Amino acid sequence: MKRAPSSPLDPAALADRLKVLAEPRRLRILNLLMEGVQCNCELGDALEMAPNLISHHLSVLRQAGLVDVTRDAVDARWIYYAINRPALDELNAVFGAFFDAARIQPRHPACGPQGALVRVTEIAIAPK
Amino acid sequence: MKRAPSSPLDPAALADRLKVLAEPRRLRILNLLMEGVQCNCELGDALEMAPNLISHHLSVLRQAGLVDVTRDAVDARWIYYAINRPALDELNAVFGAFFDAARIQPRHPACGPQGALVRVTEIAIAPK
DNA sequence: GAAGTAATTCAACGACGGTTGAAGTATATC
DNA sequence: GATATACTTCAACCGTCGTTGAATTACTTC
Repeated sequence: MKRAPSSPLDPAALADRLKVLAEPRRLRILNLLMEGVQCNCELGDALEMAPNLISHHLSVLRQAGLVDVTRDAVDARWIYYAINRPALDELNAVFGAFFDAARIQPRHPACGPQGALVRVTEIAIAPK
Repeated sequence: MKRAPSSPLDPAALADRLKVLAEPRRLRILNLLMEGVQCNCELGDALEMAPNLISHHLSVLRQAGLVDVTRDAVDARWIYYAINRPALDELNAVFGAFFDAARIQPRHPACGPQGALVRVTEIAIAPK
């Protein structure tokens, strides 16, 4: 049942993470949470969304580990949401590692006329 | 026809950008392009995808400005693809700006029992 | 325990988008 | 000009996922 240890550059794993973020309403929720807003009702007011919709998107964000949930100590009917900062840090790290411009290698086409030229050149330069 | 100038923190605009990236095969293509692979045929071999599928995903990446296209000077049937480095840099900048952990504000619930407490506290501290 | 409130879960709908095979375009070669 | 090659475009299918309204859970108050 163990999955292969996914490298930080694993496209499938990164795509799954980005799917969670590629949604306008979820980004708006994250945006408000980062600004300190917390309860479902206030999110609903600010975003003009039905509470069940907010619940749905919050559960997606929660399953992705990006949002933490806390019940009110006085009245447990109220639930507060907050950004999971370590998850956010890791997200930035993974994203930055994948799309790091320093990873871009110079062109070396392996097929087509230029590929043939390159191969000839490489052989000429490094005949060994 | 001009769209409102979208701030770098505009959720809708960012979601559109992320939708392009939230796709495993497109990430694999980007990955290979960053490693210097260029022609459609080699992408097809490496990813075991039909050429028309690669074409499709490349067009999405091209429309997003992430990939540049060049025809071979000798034999124009061959087309080479390359990462658009400035676009990649801007992508990192926008992503980093939105998900910047420094943007996280301390909690200040505006409703619920804690919200009431906070409001009372704020009034007590700053009665003006 | 009954009623009320905050939030979640469920089931069904509908649209967006990735996939597929076939047709089409552009360019080169014979 | 006919054939071949590299790639793109088209049309159709189908699964996924966001949305919606209703039902349900969890908790508090009367």
